[in-house]
Amino acid sequence: MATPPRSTAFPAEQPQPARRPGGRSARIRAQVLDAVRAQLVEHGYDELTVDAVAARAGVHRTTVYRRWREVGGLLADVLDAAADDDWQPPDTGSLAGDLTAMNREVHTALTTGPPLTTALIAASFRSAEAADALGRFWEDRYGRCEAVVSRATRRGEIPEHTDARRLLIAATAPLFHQLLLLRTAPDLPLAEQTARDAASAAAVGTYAGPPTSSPG
Amino acid sequence: MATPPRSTAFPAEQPQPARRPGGRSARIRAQVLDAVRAQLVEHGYDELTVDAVAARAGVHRTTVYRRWREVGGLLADVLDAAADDDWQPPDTGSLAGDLTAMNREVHTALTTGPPLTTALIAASFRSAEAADALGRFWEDRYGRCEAVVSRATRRGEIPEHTDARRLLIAATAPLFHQLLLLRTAPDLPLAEQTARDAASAAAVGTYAGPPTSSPG
DNA sequence: CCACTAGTGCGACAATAATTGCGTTAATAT
DNA sequence: ATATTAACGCAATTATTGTCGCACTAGTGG
Repeated sequence: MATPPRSTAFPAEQPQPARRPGGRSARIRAQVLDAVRAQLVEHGYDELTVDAVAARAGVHRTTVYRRWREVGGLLADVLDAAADDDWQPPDTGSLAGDLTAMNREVHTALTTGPPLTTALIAASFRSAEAADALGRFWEDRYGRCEAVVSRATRRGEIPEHTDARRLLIAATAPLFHQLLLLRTAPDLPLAEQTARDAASAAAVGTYAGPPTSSPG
Repeated sequence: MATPPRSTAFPAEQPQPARRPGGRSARIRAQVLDAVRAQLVEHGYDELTVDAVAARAGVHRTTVYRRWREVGGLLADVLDAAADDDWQPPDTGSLAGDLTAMNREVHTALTTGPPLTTALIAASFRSAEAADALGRFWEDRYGRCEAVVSRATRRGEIPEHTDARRLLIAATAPLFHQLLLLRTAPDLPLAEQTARDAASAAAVGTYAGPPTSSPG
């Protein structure tokens, strides 16, 4: 499982027809993905059609259809490309500070500027390919964020065997929930509050230890 | 603000041309909404096209386009129709029990049977009308669930001025997050765990009192 | 019962989205 | 260099989606 294939844009190779990822293919892929991002930024998800992307990339429609099949495939590829950046979770010196900073980032990403994240999520509901890519993306991000929890453990802010993933999700999920599902007005203080709630709950051992058995 | 108009299917009336919600219109609306639900159950959101719904309802395409405009409008109407049921939150005798039961319901709705809820959420990303309807729906549901918190307060399980909405969201959001955004495998124990985590956090006063000021 | 008209059915039409066949370009191997 | 062929560009074609005008049906009020 070392270095999985970067992109799912190329369908599973059965007869293995000797790929050719040399100059042109890679160049066109970059052009198209750039066009997707630009189109998303300027016109939103609704106007993210194959035609518009192709025109913007200076590439023929047919090429896009053949390589990515549909809009969902395009976004999936964008997501996979975004997975190999150098993002690192904040390191403020305290658990509450780190989680708060994280939620501020999320809040910004979801409310200001181009709705890129929102568009990717929207696409994930319509394209299995995009959904898988989004799953991989989250997995990657939450994986990196576990460093926040281990640092807090080292500092003695929270119990030894705190479940990192459980804590991280408790801290961030309410924010996503409010902004994406409940569609309440963006509220930065609330985002910070959520983070602090999770931090203080973790401090008293809420997310520590193995799952206890169900009561009823 | 007593008894808002049941449906948003009819656009805001300016010249007020004397509505006629008598026999036929109501009958057709019922046929179409039934068709939407049935189509959703059998073929999912992808195949929920205006054409398919119209054909299934035994109604002409034009009629659907004229009354609901787009698929989002159809789903918005379905949502509004669902808002006036008699659903009540569970009452098991304990906060943890109630929240756990709630999450079990959510888990069932999101993983088994027709992806109706998922489809509605998917639609909310593409149609402002559906998004608004979904917002109203959640507001209604979380409003009803506040009874769970007030009962727990009366029983002395949690502090007096616990923020009901904050607690409820902390209990349910992680489940939605995992199933809809992270796309992890359905996991009922995890759903129950989440509820217990929120309950125990609330018991030690995590969600009590006014929001504390931000640290950094 | 009759007059009025909101709402529906129908078919033709326009716009957009997606597919296909074929010639051309350019990445690879020799 | 040269041969091979993956990947692309292009134009024509088909499928899908949404709109419009007109005739007709059936609630509604008198």
